[in-house]
Amino acid sequence: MLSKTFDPKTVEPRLYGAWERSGAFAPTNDPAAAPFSIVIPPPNVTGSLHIGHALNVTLQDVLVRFERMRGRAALWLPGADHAGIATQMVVERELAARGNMSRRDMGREAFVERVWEWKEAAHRTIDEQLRRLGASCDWGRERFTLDEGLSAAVRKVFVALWRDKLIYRDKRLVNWDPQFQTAISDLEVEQREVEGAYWHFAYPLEDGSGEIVVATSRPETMLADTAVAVHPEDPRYQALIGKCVRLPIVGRPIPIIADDYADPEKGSGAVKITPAHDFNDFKVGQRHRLPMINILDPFARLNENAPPPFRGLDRFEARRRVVAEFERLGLLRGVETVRHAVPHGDRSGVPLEPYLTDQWWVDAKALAGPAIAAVEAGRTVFVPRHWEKTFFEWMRNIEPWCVSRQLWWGHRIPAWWGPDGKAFVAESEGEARRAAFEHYGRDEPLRQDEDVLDTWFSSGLWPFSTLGWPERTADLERFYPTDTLVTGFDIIFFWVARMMMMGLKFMGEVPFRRVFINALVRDAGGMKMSKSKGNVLDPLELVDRYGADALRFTLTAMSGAARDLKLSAQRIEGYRNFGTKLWNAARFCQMNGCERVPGFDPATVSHVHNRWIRGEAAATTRTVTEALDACAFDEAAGAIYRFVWNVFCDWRLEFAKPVLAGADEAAKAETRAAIAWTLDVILRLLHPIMPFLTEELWQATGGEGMLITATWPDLPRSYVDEDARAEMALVIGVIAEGRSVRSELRVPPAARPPLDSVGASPEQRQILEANAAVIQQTLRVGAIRFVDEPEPGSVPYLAEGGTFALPVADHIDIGAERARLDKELAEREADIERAQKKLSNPAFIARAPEEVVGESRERLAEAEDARERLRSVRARLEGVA
RNA sequence: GGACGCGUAGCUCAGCGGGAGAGCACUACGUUGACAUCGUAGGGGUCGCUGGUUCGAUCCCAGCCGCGUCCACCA
Repeated sequence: MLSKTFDPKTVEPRLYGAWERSGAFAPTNDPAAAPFSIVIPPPNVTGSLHIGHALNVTLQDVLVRFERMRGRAALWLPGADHAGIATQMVVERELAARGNMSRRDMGREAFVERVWEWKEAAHRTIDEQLRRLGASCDWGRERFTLDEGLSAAVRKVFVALWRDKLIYRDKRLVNWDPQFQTAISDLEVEQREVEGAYWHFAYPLEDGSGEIVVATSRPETMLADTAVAVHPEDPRYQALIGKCVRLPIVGRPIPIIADDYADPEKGSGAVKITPAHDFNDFKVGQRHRLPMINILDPFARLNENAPPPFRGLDRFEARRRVVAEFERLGLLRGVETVRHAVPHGDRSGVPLEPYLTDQWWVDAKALAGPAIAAVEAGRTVFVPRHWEKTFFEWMRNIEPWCVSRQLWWGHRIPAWWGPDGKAFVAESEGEARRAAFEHYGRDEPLRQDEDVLDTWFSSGLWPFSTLGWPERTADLERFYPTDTLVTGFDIIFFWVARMMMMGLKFMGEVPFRRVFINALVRDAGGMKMSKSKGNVLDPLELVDRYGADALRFTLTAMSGAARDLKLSAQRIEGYRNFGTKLWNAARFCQMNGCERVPGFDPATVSHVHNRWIRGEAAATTRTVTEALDACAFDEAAGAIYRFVWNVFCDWRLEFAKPVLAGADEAAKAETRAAIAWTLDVILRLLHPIMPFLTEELWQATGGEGMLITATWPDLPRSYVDEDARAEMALVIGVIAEGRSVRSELRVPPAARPPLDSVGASPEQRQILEANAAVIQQTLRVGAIRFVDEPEPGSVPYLAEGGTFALPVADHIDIGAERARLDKELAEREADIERAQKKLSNPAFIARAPEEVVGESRERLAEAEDARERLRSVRARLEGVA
């Protein structure tokens, strides 16, 4: 006997263990099974999973369980990302918090060792969380971006790109993070609005004939100015082009140059040029072959290229001193405060500096071409489709990708430097040595590049590196390209785009056929969840409180949200209740002997309730299957929800009660078998979304084997029986409308008046007689009588083309009844008026499609018929009163 | 400045050319019933605004207003 409620706490770990031990998570080896694969977006090993992961993981699991049940060799490959800068930061912070040695004091090897320890623990936590959510991924194939195989793949890709000249070394400005002392890519830059100022400085002309005023928000950079630019056609400055100014404080003469970059509209129209510390100025500097003076060290302190009093100062301190100096010199021409966007490191949160360094670059433009073409050709499709625009927008304007990072945690760049500064890029040190020997004619000492690669470099290989590439493994053959990638829009550039480029370059084929972009989970008020706001919903806490199934169903049902999924505990509670509802329905089945009958064939049922529910089950199955096929997860969840609650529980089980209490043994047997069969279909359809509860019920109801590997329902269209549908529409209609009348007129629930069917057709009479018991019980009425006219004092109502009446004169209030009828009459009048207006428009008759015109006529006829019936009963009511 | 998206019931959203929908919330009634984690019923919206196309617009087009996100921008 099933317990009164489902207890996730005890059931979930037990079932997960059973699934895992059974080997159900691994794809079947059956060669006839078509492959289906998903690679998990590898979570960062920085900590634990948040609610966004829970959504992402749930949707992937829904797909994998669905496809597995459909008989495909379904692989969901799990793993984690080393998340270079993020993880290094977390570990450094932890070291500092515990008062340990800093990274630099520890040294590279010891520090990296320490990060590995952290990684192990974090990775275990993440895997445990995935298990708690019910993720049916194949643990035997789990990968990590820094594991040996993936590291080999990274080296191979790096070397290949180098040989193809798609990776190169270049000295140019990068976004430099002074907190971490590393370069970062454009994508890791976050613009933040901050209070700032523009200082207007006067630069005296060298010949003493005057001055030129420039403005800057970063005064300290003037120490590295190597020119002042004006627009070539700016009449104010024609005479000055070619002259020099003497740079205050520094004393260096710098030229006044003409360049289009100077905008006469802005400020004074003259702009200081600092090629080593500004991206725009860098380009101007290149055009005019200006010297590039770098005045910063990696910590953004001023270096020896700055005048002695400024050396060693922090950039912000230097800023103050420069301003003070201009003031002292009488060259400060004004200050205006402004709010402007300043680039910050997305991880460190400190203002970045454009910084001149040697870095490794990927020619992203060259790799982007095939990726753009693949999406254009529909070889990879985004769901929802509009995200393709975002993808194209970025890919068509892509800039070179800086892939080197001055960090310790990551893939060390496979390049070795010779004594003369020549780089030997190779997959191993041995290979590099051989190349160096060939080059130098003798052994020379080589030093491996200190830098590591951007984390996204290895993530970009994820769909094929995890399947064994560069080996031509069976998995790679079978599961690449993967089918669906489920991920958030925030990493379309970081990750999806990189995988597209790398997959096409190295596999010659797209990495996935479909990209499903899931919403961003926010709190009930639409705010981003963050620890500081205290509005974070921890997935594990929610699983503890409501069970994994409730959380999964909630996330699935709400996944249709375009961008923001506003989650609240209340919603989860609601869907937890849905699980309980199904649980109790199963208890009802169990208590009433609705057990699976071996060999039961739904096609052979004869009772109308069973022919009807069979068709409803088939229709729901089709809806759910099509929805999951299209990644319309919310629609799938909604269809099952409605079928379970509003069809199966509300009607089918209610209808079973009188039958099961009756004496017709054949009807009882068929009803039991059909209900058990329907429950079986429900469990299968719901399993991908609520795996634990359905598996538990499956086993409790004697399902064969485990539900996780049961087959997906495939019910023929012929299961839908239109006659049964029509019959049940009348039965449900007479009950639902009758209930409404009872409720509005406040007929006491305990009253059991007779039900009069007024002027029923022979067909209607036959249906009503056949369903008398269910109508009597469900509508709480006594005898069903067939009459030609409603008796005086009875309350009439319409349902599905039939007229009914409840003789409840003793209970009702004539006024309330009059109001009810008038309200309904008014509704019908409005219908009639609307239809008549439409039909009297000749243009409508002439131009609208025939079906639409016919439909309007039908509607008018129905409304008129209803009006007549209502009028007649209204008149009768007045007679009573 | 560029791009994308969104304004429909109190809330979250679906509908996207022919009678305004769902879930939740709310109100009333109901408990020897599989289920109060429940049942039954009910109230609630000139579908952001203004034009246009059309026989017909919540739906298509244009403009406007409001909101959000991403990209660019530190003279």
